[in-house]
Amino acid sequence: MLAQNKVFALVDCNSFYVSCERVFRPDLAQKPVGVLSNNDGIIVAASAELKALHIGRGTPAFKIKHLLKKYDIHLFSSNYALYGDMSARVMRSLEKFTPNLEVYSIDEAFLELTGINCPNWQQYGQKIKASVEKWTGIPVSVGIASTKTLAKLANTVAKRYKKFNGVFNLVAHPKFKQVLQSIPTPKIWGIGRRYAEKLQRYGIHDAWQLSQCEDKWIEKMTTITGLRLVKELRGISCIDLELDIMPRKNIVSSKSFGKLVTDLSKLKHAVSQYTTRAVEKLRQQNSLAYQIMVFIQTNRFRQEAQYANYRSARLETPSAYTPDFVKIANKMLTEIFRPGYNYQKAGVMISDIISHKYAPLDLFAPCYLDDERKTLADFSDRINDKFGRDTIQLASSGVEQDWKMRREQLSPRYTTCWNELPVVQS
DNA sequence: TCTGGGGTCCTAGGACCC
DNA sequence: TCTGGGGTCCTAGGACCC
Repeated sequence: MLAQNKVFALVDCNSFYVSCERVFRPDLAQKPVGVLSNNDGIIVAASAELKALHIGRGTPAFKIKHLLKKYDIHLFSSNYALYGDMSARVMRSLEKFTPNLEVYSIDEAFLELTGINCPNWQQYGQKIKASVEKWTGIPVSVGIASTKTLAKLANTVAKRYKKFNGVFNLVAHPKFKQVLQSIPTPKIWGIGRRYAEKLQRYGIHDAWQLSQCEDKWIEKMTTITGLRLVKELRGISCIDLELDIMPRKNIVSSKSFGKLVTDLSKLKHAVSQYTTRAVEKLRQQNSLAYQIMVFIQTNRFRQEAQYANYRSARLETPSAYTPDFVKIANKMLTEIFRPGYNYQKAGVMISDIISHKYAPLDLFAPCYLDDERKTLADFSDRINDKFGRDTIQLASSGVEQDWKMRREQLSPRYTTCWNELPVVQS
């Protein structure tokens, strides 16, 4: 039996965070709009109108403050409760088109359409696009091709030219070569700045040239990952859809402070809270972990004494009990803390994670799953789930918490909080 | 004053063992 | 004195993604 040619679609929400905000603020439809990172630090999502002003992803908010009035720019603090909820709605809409759906990120999904008897993929893509927009209010772009990498590429074409109305199909495209020639290497999924520079030195500037590279050579240049990518550009599908949601292998919780921190006690509060958050995520995915790492750092942009350090430790038996980790984290923090610096950021990383199904039996040390620690953790998770995050929290997280991040432009939680539902004016 | 946060995979090189 | 060679495991660093 011949291998069936595969068909993938990549559906990508346009300026996703901005589009989420606009669903509830239709008055901002044609205006320059941006969404800020934590601490209102940098732009993480920019509308087309904002990009047209040469203000894109990564621009520090303070650098454009003087332009806000002049161009009628609207900025929002990031509102992940809203974006997560909108994302789930988009994904549910996409599920109507295929059971083979990979949620690739908060604003992107791959659909495998192999086997669907469709005479016109362009039309099918338009149908997907129109449906998602109708059901959720979020505009999307659709790229269709025979591999995931080419579907990504088709998606950038769909976004680039207005005439395609947000959908581009590369399956059996008569100008396949020209399309690939129009894509510069850094735009290719899997080629970042470093590899793009490296390839440029050998005269490789676009996707077509890359697809023509010799296997051995490209593997030497970009490892096995790059070779796989090149094969995908040639239309040979090497990256399958990932349908299973795999548990995280690392869980990080870290944040910049709303204002610089100098004393250990406040750092401890922050680290306690980040650890709490990370271990909550660990429990959510039914895992236990052995390892925790703590780090602190000063602000590298400031002209002043710099310090950064980290330390990690291993638990004797794996756990998902917050105090087990907080105790060690604070001990390590004390060890790496040096007085006299302005700290800007702290964080923890939990690693060496296993499923609770594989928790080792230890005759001499009590297992987290078997003792009262689990009961306590489950109880506080249920309370916090019902009454809101941090309803129950450790005393070590502090009460004052003046180091917490700034979110001065926060939009209401339109979809996730009863008190903040949008009001229809009559 | 003000510059994000959270992930994955691959490889080279060192430590250690036989 | 001569100082081998193969295997595994671990980690740090580099690359990428959203």
